[in-house]
Amino acid sequence: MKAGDVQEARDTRASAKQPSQTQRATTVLRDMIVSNRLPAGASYLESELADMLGMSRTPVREAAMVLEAQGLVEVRPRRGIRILPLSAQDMREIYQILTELEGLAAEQAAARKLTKAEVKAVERTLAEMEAALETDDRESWAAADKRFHQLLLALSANRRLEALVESYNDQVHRARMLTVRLRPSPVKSNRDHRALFEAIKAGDRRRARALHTAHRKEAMKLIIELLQKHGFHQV
Amino acid sequence: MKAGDVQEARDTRASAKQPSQTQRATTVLRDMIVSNRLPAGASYLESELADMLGMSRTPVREAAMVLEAQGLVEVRPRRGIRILPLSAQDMREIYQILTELEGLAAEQAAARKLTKAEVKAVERTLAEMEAALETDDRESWAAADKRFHQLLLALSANRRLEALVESYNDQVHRARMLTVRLRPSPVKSNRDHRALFEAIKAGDRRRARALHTAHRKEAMKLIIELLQKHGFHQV
DNA sequence: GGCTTATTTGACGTATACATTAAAAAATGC
DNA sequence: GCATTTTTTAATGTATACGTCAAATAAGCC
Repeated sequence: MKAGDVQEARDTRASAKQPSQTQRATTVLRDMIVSNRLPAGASYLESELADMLGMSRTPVREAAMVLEAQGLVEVRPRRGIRILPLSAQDMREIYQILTELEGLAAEQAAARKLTKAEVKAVERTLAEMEAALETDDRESWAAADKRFHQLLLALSANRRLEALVESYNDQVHRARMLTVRLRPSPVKSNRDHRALFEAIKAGDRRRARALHTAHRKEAMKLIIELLQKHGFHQV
Repeated sequence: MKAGDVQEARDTRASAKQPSQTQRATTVLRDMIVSNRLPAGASYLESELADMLGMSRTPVREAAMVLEAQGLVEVRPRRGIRILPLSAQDMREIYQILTELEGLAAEQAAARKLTKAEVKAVERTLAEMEAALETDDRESWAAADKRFHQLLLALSANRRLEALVESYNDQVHRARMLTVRLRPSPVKSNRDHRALFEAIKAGDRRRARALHTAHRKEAMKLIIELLQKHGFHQV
């Protein structure tokens, strides 16, 4: 994701007009949190954030309520708004949920008849991942990987599921970015993706779910190991 | 849940001191929504709700942000805060997610060694459900059923999972209450619960998950059928 | 010096003021 | 009458004022 995408990032949905200060605060702060520009564990007074964003405290407070509901921050009266760090246990909790929900999404995707356009979009992303692997461009690979999983979710035809997974992904985004460079070459990941997509195209719900679940469980194991090995007890 | 429980309902967690107006607005409004005292589909101006709760617009707006994030309302500038109605499709989406998450919870519960106190608490709830069935007291049965599923969730040792399921349960609470009286005697439900708990105690993760998933899928099917049969296209 | 109590500070919670602007109502033209 | 434009209304978004109260500091005591 490039820098300029910040404001427009999630404005695909409603309110494409003039975003309110509250919306701006919500998206900008969220983006700063998941990209680690507001480091985990740090606290900020409402007035600090307000100054930082060039607005009054009111919209910052409203944004804080939303981000707290999403599990990204904790509002502690008189001690500031705290960017929640993630412990290994937090990671496990979140990944358990993500594994589950994405497994469901894969199954639902397999239950549908995909359109040509959908198939093509996914194939393109798979190709991008393979290209990135060739040149060992981890950032591009991670971006394409993210896109692949997003496309898959969209195929589930369950809007709430999409939104929920996106929200939980935000929470572990920091940790994922940290380990992108640390992990071994994701050759197997690419094979997994191909196999998964084949199962979906074939309409094999059971297999699609199983493959996705196994894929995510491995990813979780790897990421937690990497974080511990490199001494990140909190992220 | 009795009337007086409103304010204390969720204050098991932090802030047990003086709840702020924002917290009060959030819990009271949530409670009024899930109990249908603010009917689905209706819209209220910020000032109406503020008057209703005896406070200014500020805390009402903050509560609205939280409830919107939870999927209970939609904030439409100049058209008021709208209590979101649920279509059959919405119900399906939510139940799919719930089925999935509770299945995971059951599996996780089975993966643990339960304490004597935990076992006892669940057994008591099962007994309550059976007693309620004897006297055909649907409200008590529903309350005990809810408690049973809450206890189960607590056994999952995943706080986020607990909170998430609670949040999605809120969304379908209205519909569930509507069908409590319409559905046939829940004899099978009670048998299901017993079997599920046996699987958990036995540590049979696979079976615990399968039983719970099957149980919820049937419940979803039944509730959607009942709603359609009785002409509730929206709840 | 270490510990308790008084004082001060300033962050927050809430109400309120006010400009903006969408929606509703009224006026105009055909 | 009906459609279009103008005017009016009022709900919202945001800033700000201000009282309250927790935390930090200073003062007092042994």
